[in-house]
Amino acid sequence: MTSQAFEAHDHRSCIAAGVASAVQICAERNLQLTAARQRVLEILLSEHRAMGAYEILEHLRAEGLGSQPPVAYRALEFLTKNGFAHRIERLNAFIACSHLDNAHAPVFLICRACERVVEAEANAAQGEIDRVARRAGFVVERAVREAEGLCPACAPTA
Amino acid sequence: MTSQAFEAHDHRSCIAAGVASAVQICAERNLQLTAARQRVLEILLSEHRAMGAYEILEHLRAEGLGSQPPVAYRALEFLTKNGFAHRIERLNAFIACSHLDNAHAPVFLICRACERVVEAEANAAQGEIDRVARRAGFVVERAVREAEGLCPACAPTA
DNA sequence: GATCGTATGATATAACATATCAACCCCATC
DNA sequence: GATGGGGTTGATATGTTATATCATACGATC
Repeated sequence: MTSQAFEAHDHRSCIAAGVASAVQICAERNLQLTAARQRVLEILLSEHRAMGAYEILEHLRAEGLGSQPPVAYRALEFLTKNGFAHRIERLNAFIACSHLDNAHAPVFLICRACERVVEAEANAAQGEIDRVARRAGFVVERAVREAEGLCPACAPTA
Repeated sequence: MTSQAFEAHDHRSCIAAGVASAVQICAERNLQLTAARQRVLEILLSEHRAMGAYEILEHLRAEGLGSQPPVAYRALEFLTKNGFAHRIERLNAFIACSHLDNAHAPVFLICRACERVVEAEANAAQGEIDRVARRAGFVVERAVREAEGLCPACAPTA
């Protein structure tokens, strides 16, 4: 997946590849990818948009994997803590990671029309956040880089 | 105020200058800086940290300026829409603008220890968000640039 | 088989945000 | 001075997101 991932693609492979990578990484790192956790990852992978915790919870509930908010939040915490998913602060919602392979400083492009969210790779060291932080003597532990606007498909019609 | 504003300073002037600027700008643009709106701005200016809508509402309530959530959210909407305050997405909270003078692409540095939030100026065109968006053909309407970590005062002790 | 760590289950509540409708006020115009 | 429109406010209710807390289950290890 490239940074221009607003384009059409074989989406089944997104899900399959994402789950397969997660399974392998969890095995390597002795992380427990339990049924609920894996299912939440699949749910997130099933769409290139951010999903709220309660939307995810509805799926889990329908499948008998849990019905109370902490069920979803615990799975999401596991996934985000270990890099399998990201939280989109602007939307108070979550999305599967598109770049499981490499450590990264993701930038998210959020289309307000079609709701698609694309995760692109940035070079943190060249970004304005790090430049500003360095100048101020501030130690960055987590950086949020999100843009909201219109994707190439939606911009013309809007 | 510079981008190193974690430093000590005459804080009374922050409040006075901020309100005075807002009064002037509202006059110029025919914006109504009503009692509640001005008071919310003062409340935000009174601390260099982000405040939640309900925390602000408590102040308003104590002063007889309103007691229900919409009162706070309406004032905050006015202030953010017109650039007198900013929303910190990471915290679901709000902070007074430190750079009323110039149009800007703010970067926020959020100290998780002392809770101070500093607004620094970035050069949007040089940032990673805009670079990535340009490459993807994405039209940015709003960009979120927030770093969470430790300020120069808190980093040593943590 | 006792203990420990990790994960789940279950209930309640905190925190953040908006929809809706009625009332009010200013002020521009007739 | 009456009329009407725009913006603002008041009040109620509700929707949405997130966490605290306590209890339970289960496998690993000693």
